[in-house]
Amino acid sequence: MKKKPTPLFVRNVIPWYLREGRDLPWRATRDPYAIWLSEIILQQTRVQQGLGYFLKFLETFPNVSSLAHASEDQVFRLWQGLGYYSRAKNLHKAAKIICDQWNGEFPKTFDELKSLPGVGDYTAAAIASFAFEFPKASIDGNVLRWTSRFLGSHAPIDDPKTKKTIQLLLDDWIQDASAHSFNQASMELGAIICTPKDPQCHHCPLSEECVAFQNSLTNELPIKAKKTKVKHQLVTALFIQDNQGNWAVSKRQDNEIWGGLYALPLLFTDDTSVDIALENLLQQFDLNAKDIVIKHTWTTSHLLTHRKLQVHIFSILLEDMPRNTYKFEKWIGVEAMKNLGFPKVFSDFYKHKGLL
DNA sequence: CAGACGTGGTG
DNA sequence: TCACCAAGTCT
Repeated sequence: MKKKPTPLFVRNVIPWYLREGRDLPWRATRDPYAIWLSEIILQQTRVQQGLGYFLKFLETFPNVSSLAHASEDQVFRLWQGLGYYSRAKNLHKAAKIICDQWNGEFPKTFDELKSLPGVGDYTAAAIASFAFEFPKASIDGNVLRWTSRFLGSHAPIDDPKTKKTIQLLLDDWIQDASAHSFNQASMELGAIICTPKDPQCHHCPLSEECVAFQNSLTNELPIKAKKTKVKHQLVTALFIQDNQGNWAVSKRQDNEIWGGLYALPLLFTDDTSVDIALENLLQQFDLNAKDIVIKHTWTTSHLLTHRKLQVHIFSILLEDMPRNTYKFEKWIGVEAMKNLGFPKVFSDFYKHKGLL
């Protein structure tokens, strides 16, 4: 009977991580709530950007119960500026589920964790391993990158089949280690050494067996099949104030961009002119272009991952008309605004107007 | 399952 | 300026 050799990753990378890994607040705890919170915040988000939000959330909501009892608006407000707002929605939803259906106690297995909204393969493995030493490899962008290079694999990392292959391999390797250390080390390697550009191969604890390094392929790998292309869109919005300075806003729906946040009444268009868009927008609210006064137009451009938005905001004065004539969802002023979440493009606008 | 979903940093 | 990317999930 031959004994299976310990993988190089376990022999070299985990000691490297324990020696040189960054001190991050969620690494010092085994509290599943804090770990879950950090993992949701860090989805598609850099540590630098997420860190402040993590501390803010933990201070405001120190445990799952306090989060579950908060209002949704409060959660969105705290999430404001972080992006991917469905995460905030699901965070709040999951907190309620944990309180109501799990008696406030976190589920401990991969499958149970994955049943929570906002918790997919990666996050379920992360929470299970970090909080409970459950032996499941967490596969994120970092892990796909270093494994692709280490194995010299040309399989596209944005293909779900590739992810499954890596999952099987690392689920095997993780058996020989602390699941917590294994997964932290795995992601840290991708974040610090095996970076997308200019990887630090001469400091890499895997270089002796890395196919990409041995064959000078680190610039070619990993391969991505999908190409990103930017779509140009026009955003036309109304800043409608009444004679007391309050303005109309509405809550964005879950299935659209900025879902859960508040925004000015607006219209997305692809190929229309600003004039036509404005006309259509006014019509939506039974406003006649002849009856209104446009005081000012604010224009900016806003870059998203797959979209470039040209934004036009028309400041409109309603003269002597009772505002409840109009079917806007909500009217707010400077004070009420402080408790609601707004997309970046509108907080930029509010700053410009001196309202923020 | 391809496409949608944000914001900020980098070369 | 701009493509690419960051501790992914949902539909």
